[in-house]
Amino acid sequence: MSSCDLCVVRNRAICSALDGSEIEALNAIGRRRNLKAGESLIWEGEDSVLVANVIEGVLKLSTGTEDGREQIVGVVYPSEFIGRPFGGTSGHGVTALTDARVCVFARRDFDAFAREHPKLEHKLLERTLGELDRTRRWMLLLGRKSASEKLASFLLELSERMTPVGCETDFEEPGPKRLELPFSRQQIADVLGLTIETVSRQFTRLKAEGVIDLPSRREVVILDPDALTAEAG
Amino acid sequence: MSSCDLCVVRNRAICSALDGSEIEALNAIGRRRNLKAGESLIWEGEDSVLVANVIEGVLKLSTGTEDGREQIVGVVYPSEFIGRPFGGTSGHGVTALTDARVCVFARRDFDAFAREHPKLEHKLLERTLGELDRTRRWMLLLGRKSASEKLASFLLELSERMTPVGCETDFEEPGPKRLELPFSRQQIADVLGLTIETVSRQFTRLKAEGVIDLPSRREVVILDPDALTAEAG
DNA sequence: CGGCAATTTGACTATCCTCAACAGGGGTGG
DNA sequence: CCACCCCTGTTGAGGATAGTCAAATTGCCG
Repeated sequence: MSSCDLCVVRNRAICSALDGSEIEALNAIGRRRNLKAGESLIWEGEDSVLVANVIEGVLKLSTGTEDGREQIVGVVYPSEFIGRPFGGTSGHGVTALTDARVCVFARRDFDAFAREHPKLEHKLLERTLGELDRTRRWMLLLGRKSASEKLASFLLELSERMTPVGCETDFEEPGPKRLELPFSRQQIADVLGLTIETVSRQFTRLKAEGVIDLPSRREVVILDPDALTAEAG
Repeated sequence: MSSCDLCVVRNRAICSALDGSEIEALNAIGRRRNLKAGESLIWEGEDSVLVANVIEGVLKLSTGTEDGREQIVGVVYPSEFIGRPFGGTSGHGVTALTDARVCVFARRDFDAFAREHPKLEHKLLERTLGELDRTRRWMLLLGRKSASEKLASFLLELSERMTPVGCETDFEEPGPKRLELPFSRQQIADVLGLTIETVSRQFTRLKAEGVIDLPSRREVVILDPDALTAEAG
């Protein structure tokens, strides 16, 4: 029996494009791997040798300048795909933000498999198009939004993406929403193109205004989603 | 005879994945269209109804906030692909920066055709992955670079992309390089996440330092590419 | 209870934005 | 053919937002 049968993301990952025997074949060329928080799977600028599906945990995609400035260019959640198929070098590093479990493939093996399975390539294309849309929307935030708009937008997007779609309740209950942050303040700054001090000040201000609560450094409670939406610009 | 046989981007566009009879079939569902500079092909937020290949000219992809701030999220050159296949709404508008000629398809027709031609989908996937890489690199610029680094990076990228690869000379001659800008100052500002005044001041400064020359508003001559690279961060 | 790292807060500064006036140059009409 | 006009771009002055540097605080872990 393939370990995929028990996989919690089996029906949401790109694997969902495949039937039983195909899954079996894909499983044969992949393997599970556990990552500790802070551990990297792929480094910026190296040849693309690995691709992977995220089973559990949150990872960041990041790139930086020579003098040490960093920008997080993407955040990857369970069931999402990591890596650069079809040649080239990886333009960004991939690092676990939390402990994580991934299903990795040698890129050459994955490429060959994908080319023989158009349904898989189609799924990957749909994902990639969606990711491109999301990334472009983020450019508006980076290029044109103020610090307060940036943090508000960040918290709203996080609250959407941390809740997998169709998870039990179809309708959103209006009460306060608790979020576990997979990011340090520095990492939030690196997502938003700000400094850690500015991020901290914006958190403090939102809390003072009663829009959010901060029970601990790694938790946020959204008390007033409408106010947050208004702040997001 | 299909009009594709005479198409100048026939061998560089995604069409290059197809053989003669397939091209014929694709041609049957598409049509040429001319755009004047400033004319829009797709509007932000509308249902995705069109996709297209660019034959000639330069187009921008842009999105904005409710209060009128704009961010250009992509620039499209000849042989490149436009639009959002496989459902959803278009997250950004598409507008011609110069007079342009495109080869348009109804999205539904294109989707159906693509699903029956895995080679085409594969080509589209490679393109989309490349575009995602480029877009993510641009996020570093938007989030972390200073105004002077932004403009220098912009001019360098422009000089690369305005010169199609393998165009006559394989090696780069070291002399000054002349660029025709398909952008107004405002559009450059919208690409870089700056104001028009800041862009103008940076141009003036680069000219004063002898790094570039500005024969007219729509022309730039790169006098010292190394200095520009150094400025780009 | 101490030690250490992450975060917050404070004071000051720099970069970039805003508002305003001016300049240039391409096209039109006299 | 020249003068004028309008749009785009440039320049200038002043201000605001976010960055920098430094110190205080928190809270986590042994």
